[in-house]
Amino acid sequence: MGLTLSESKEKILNVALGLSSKFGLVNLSIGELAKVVGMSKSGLFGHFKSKEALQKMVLDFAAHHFVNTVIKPALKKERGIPRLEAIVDNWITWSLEVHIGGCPIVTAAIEFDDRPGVLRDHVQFLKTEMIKGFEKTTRIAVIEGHLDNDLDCEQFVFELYSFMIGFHIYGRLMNEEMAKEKFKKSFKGLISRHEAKGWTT
Amino acid sequence: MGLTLSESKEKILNVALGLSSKFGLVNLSIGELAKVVGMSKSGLFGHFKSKEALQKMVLDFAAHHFVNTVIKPALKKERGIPRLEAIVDNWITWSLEVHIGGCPIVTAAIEFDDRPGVLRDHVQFLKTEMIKGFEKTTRIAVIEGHLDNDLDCEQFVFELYSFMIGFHIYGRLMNEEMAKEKFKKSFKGLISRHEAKGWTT
DNA sequence: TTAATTATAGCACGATCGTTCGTATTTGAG
DNA sequence: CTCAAATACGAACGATCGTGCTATAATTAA
Repeated sequence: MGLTLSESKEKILNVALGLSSKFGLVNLSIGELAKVVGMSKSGLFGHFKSKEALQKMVLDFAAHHFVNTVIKPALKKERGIPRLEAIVDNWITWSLEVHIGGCPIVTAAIEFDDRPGVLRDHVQFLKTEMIKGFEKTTRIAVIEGHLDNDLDCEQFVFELYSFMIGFHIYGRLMNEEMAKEKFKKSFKGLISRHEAKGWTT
Repeated sequence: MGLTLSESKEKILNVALGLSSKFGLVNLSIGELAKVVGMSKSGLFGHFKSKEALQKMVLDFAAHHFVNTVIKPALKKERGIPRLEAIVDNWITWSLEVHIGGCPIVTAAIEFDDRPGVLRDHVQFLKTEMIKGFEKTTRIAVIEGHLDNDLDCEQFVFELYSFMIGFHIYGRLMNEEMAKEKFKKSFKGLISRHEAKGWTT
């Protein structure tokens, strides 16, 4: 949890997340945001002391939403490959349906590549946390005996994460169902390539 | 060679490509660009009839540069896997050294994901051309007997392209050498997984 | 109930945005 | 040489940007 917001702030951040998923966090305009939310520019601005603070809160809001929608439900699944698969499924769904602009953290990651500052640091922190989470889930799958004992978990996650972003990019390029199929095929291959002998889904 | 530019225009586009690689094509500001180039805002503007036209030319300039730096030199290599490897090598080098902001087309692709208009269409066109090029090179590797005869070339390129973008993202997250190692390991795995029996590099 | 804090609004600021206009300067073709 | 086209400039446009200041409601605390 760790995130309690006033009603207004929540509404604002919801809209802001949608806008910045589509048009980028850098180009998130307070005036435009206020117009969409339906309140005055200065009234909205009062909730955050600066634009940077707003952007930072949008990032945290996105991360919070990500954890709640993608990670938490998956934790109810059994440890190991089932949980990993649940995370991937939820991530795809989240990317496709919840935020039409695709994973906002991926977008922000590329936006802030070369913009030193608080926001880049924060994006990198969130991204690192995300990857560390994936690595942990992968290690659990190894411990459970689902994946090969000598698996290079970091490398595994690199490939998994790459396929996810590949899906993200391909989805805009072509039919999204085709991109989804491509991703699923690659993901399946990745799993089966490292599946421990004697364990099958 | 399909792209003849006046001296000024070339200088402008060079700077514009650098700036937009770092800060995004959307946020490319004509005033700022003029300041860096060292000419007046209106003088620079006169070369392009609109900002959109400028952005479009920057994209074409990037694509042109990509072909010249990444693709063309690789075409001198032997058909098949060597050529594929050369493309990948050049792409990495290009991403790392030439444009510090990473492949500008990847950046633009994510920027314009959900911004309908001429520019998104153009980015998608360039991206599609790029992927079709990779697929062609891959098919040649099959024909040459380097890769499995029943290889799903589209899937192969999806994974290759994903690893490239993964490298792009990981590179900002951690030591770039580590990201490069991760990419190379994945790429090597991808190749060896589909290498035709009886052929080795 | 009163006092204090918070939420929102209106207005204005300096800065920058993309763009236009009018005007010099340079260049190239006849 | 002449004249038109191309190139570059400064100034200014309306719009929007992020951000303050001030005032008025609404909510909460004492």
